Amino acid sequence: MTPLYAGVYLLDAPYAIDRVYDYLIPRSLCDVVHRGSFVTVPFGNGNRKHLALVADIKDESPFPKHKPILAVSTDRISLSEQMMGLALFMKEQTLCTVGDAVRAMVPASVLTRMTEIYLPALGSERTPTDASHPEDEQIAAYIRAAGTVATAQLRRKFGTVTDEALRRLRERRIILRDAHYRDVDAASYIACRKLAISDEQARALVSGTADTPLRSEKHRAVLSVLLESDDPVSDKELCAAAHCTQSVLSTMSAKGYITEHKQLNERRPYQIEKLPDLPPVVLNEEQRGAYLTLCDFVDSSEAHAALLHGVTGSGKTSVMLALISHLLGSCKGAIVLLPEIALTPQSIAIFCARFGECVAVIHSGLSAGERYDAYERIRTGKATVVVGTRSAVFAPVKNLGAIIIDEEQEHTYKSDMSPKYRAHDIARYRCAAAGALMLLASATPSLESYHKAVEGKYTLIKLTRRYGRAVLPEVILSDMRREGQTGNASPLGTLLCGEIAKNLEVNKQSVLFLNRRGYHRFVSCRSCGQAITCERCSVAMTYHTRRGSYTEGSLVCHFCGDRKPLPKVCPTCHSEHLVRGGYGTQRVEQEIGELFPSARVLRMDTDTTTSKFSYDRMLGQFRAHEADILLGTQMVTKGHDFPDVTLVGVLSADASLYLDDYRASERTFAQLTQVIGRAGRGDTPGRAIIQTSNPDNDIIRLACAQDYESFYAREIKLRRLLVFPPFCDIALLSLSCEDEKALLLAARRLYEETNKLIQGEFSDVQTVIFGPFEAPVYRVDNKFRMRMVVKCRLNKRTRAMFASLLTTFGTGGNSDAQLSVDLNPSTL
DNA sequence: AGCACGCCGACT
DNA sequence: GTCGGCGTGCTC
Repeated sequence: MTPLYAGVYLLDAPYAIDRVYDYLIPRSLCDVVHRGSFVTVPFGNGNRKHLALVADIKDESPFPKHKPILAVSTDRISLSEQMMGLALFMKEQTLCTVGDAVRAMVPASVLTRMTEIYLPALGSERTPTDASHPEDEQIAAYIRAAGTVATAQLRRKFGTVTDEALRRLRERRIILRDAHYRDVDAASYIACRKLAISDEQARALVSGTADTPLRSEKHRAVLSVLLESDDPVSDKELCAAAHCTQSVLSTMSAKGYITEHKQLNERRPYQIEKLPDLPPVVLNEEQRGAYLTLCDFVDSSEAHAALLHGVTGSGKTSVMLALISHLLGSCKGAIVLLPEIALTPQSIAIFCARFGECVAVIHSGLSAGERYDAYERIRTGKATVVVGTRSAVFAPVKNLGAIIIDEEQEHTYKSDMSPKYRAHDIARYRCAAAGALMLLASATPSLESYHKAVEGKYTLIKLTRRYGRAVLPEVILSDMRREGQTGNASPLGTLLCGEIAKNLEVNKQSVLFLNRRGYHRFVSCRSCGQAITCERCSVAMTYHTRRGSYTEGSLVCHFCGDRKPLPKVCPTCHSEHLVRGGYGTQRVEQEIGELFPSARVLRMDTDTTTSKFSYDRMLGQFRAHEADILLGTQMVTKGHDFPDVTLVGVLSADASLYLDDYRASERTFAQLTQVIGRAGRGDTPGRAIIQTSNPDNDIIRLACAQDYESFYAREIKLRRLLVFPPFCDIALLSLSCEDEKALLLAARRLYEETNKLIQGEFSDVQTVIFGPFEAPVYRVDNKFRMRMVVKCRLNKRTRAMFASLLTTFGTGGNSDAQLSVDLNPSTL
C-alpha cells in the first residue's frame, strides 16, 4: 500500500508561515484522518506539538522527509466540506491565517489551544543538575513532585529565571516538554456582590449618620447602588454604576461591608416559551408580494441574493417570520443576523414565540458552555433557526435555506479583529455553497448593497407602506443658528423644549438622540453651517491641538493624512464665526434635570450600559413607562417599538455629518431616518424635531422626508466622482510598535516595500497610496500607530500583493513593528 | 512565532 | 581563549 500524506495547516501559525505542511499518516490512523480533521503534529526544530487542520489527503508529496501525524482529535468535531472551503476562502479574502478563520467558526471549547507542560524524564532522578545554577534543582524537584506542570504555573512560582533553567534541565534530559489541551473553563458564573450588612446600617453609612462614618465616597456609592437593587449586582455593573474599580470591591469585601456571591449564569438566558396557537403572520398585499418572491428563491434551492428595502415601520420582520415559517415547512433552516444592540429580549421573543425550541440564540455575551450548547443544538439539528450577532453567520445550521441580515448597513457586521471579515461575504459564500438565499434587509441600505441591487446583482424588493395604521411622523427642522445668536447656548432648543413640556403634560414619552460618544472635535461655521472638509477627500477634517495648546491647533484629514492650519475665516462664506467642539449626553441629562425637574430621565449610552443586563433593563423600564424621557446615543435608534413615544428629538443632526469618514453622510442619513421612524409606532401620530445649524443640508432634508432613493442618487454620484466605494476598495495598512523610532523606520520601509511591489511584480495593478501618516489616535495601549491607505480594486492580484507585504513584515523585517491589513474597514 | 546556526565584542 | 549579543533563515 502506498503511504498516505496529509497536507495540514497549523492552527496557531503566524501569517508568514501559514501554508500547507505535509505529514505522513501512520497506518493506524488511515481510517480516521480526512479533510477537515483536527490533528496534532510535531513542528519545528523542537518538534513542539501543534494543533492542525487537515486540508487534503494525497498519496504523494514532493517533500523528502516527513514527520508523522501524532494523533487525531476524534472526540472533537471535524470541519464539514463547506466549512473547510470557507476557512480557505476567509484566508484569501481577509488575509487571516487558517487558524484565525477556524477559531471564528467553531466555539472555543471545541478547539482549545494547546498549552505547554513539563514532566520529569524517566530515570532522571540521579542525574546531577548544573551546580552553577542552584535553582535548577529546586525546579526539577517541583516538577517531579507534581508530575506534570504547566509552564505558566512554573513561571508564576519561580519567576523569570525559569525559562533559562527549563532549557538547561531539558538539555540534560532531566525533564521533558510536552503539550496538553488546555481545559476550557465552561463555568458560567457571574461574579456578583451583595450587602453583608443590613439595609439600615448601609443607609446610615451612606447618609453619614452612622457612628463610624464612611470616608470614601466610592464606598458610599457602592453601598447605595446595592441598596437600590434587591438582587445581587454583578461586579461589572457595580463598578460602572459606582464609578470604581474591582479593587474597591475587594477592599469593601475585606472590611465586611459586602460579600461575594457567585450567581449561576443561566444556560439559555433568552429562552422564551413558544406561545401556543399563535396565528400565522398576517401580511398586507405588499408584504405578501415580497414573501412570495422570496419563497420562490428559496424553493428553487439555487443561490440567490435579495435586498429587502422597506421604509421604517413597513413590517420587514413580518416578512422574515413568514419566510422562516415557510423554510421550516420544507425542513430547511435559517440564520437571522441582528446588530448587537438590536438583540434584546424583546426582539428574541418575536422569534421564540413563534419557533420555540427550534431557536438558538448566539451573541458575544455567551459563556463558553452556553456557546458550546448552542453550537451542539444547531449541529445536531435540534435548533434550526439561529438568531444572533455577526458570529452567528458561521452557525452550522443543517440544510441551510436562508441567511437574513437585518439592518444590513450596520458596521458591526464587519469584524475589526482578525479575521476581519464582513458577515455579508461569509453569508454570500455559504449561500452559494448551500443553494440558499441571502436576504439583506434595511430601511437605509448601505450604498454598496443598494448599488449591487441597482446593478442587478441582488434582487431588489421594496416595501413602501407603513404597516397597520401607523403613519410617518411629522418632521420639523429647528434651526439652531438662531438659538446661538440669542444667547441660548443650551443643547435643547426652544422648539424642542416646548414639545418636551407638552409631551410631559399629556403623559407621553419622548426619545432624545444625541450621537456624541468619544471625542468629536470638528470645526464648523456658525453662519453657513458648513464643516471644513479635506479638499482631496471630501471628508470632514478633525481639529488636533498641538502641544496642549487649545488655540494652536491644525486640521487633519483622517483619510489621507493631509494637514493644514486652522483657517481664520470660513472657506465657504468667509465668516469669522468658526466654532469647535460640542456637548455630550451627560451635559444634556443635567440640562433636562434643570429644565424639567419632575421628568424621569433614562440616559442610555456606552457609559451607562456596560452590561447586557443594564441595557435590557433600561429598555424594559422605558417600555413599562417607568421613565418619561429616554436620552441616548444610537442605541435609542434601534429596533424596538415603544408605542407611547410620540416625540423624537434629534439634538444635533449635524454631529455625525462632521464625522471624519467618507461615509458620514450615509451614517447621518441612516441614523436620522431610523430615529425619526421611532416616533408614532402606535395609534397616535408622532412628531420629530430635528435640531440643526444646517437646515438647508441635503442629507438632513432627505432624511426628514425619508427619501432614500434621492439620497442614494445624490450620494452615489459623489462616490463615483471622488472614487470611493463601491467604485473602489480601500485597504488600511496599520503599523503599531512600542518604540516610536522603530515605528517610523517600519513605516518608511512599508512605503518603500509597497512602491517596490507596485513598480515591479505588481505593475499591472492600479493603486493610489496615501501616507504613511499617524493614526487618528496616535498612541493606544502604549503603542504608537501609523497607517497607510491604499485605494485599489480588490482581486486576486491586489490581495496577493497585500499578502506579500504581510509575509515580509511578519518575518524578514527585524523591526518589531506589527503590520495589520484591513480590507474595506468599517471605520477609518 | 520559535529556534538554531553563525559571526563579532567584553569578560573569567 | 569563551560567553553571549542578535542578524538570518527554516519550519513538512
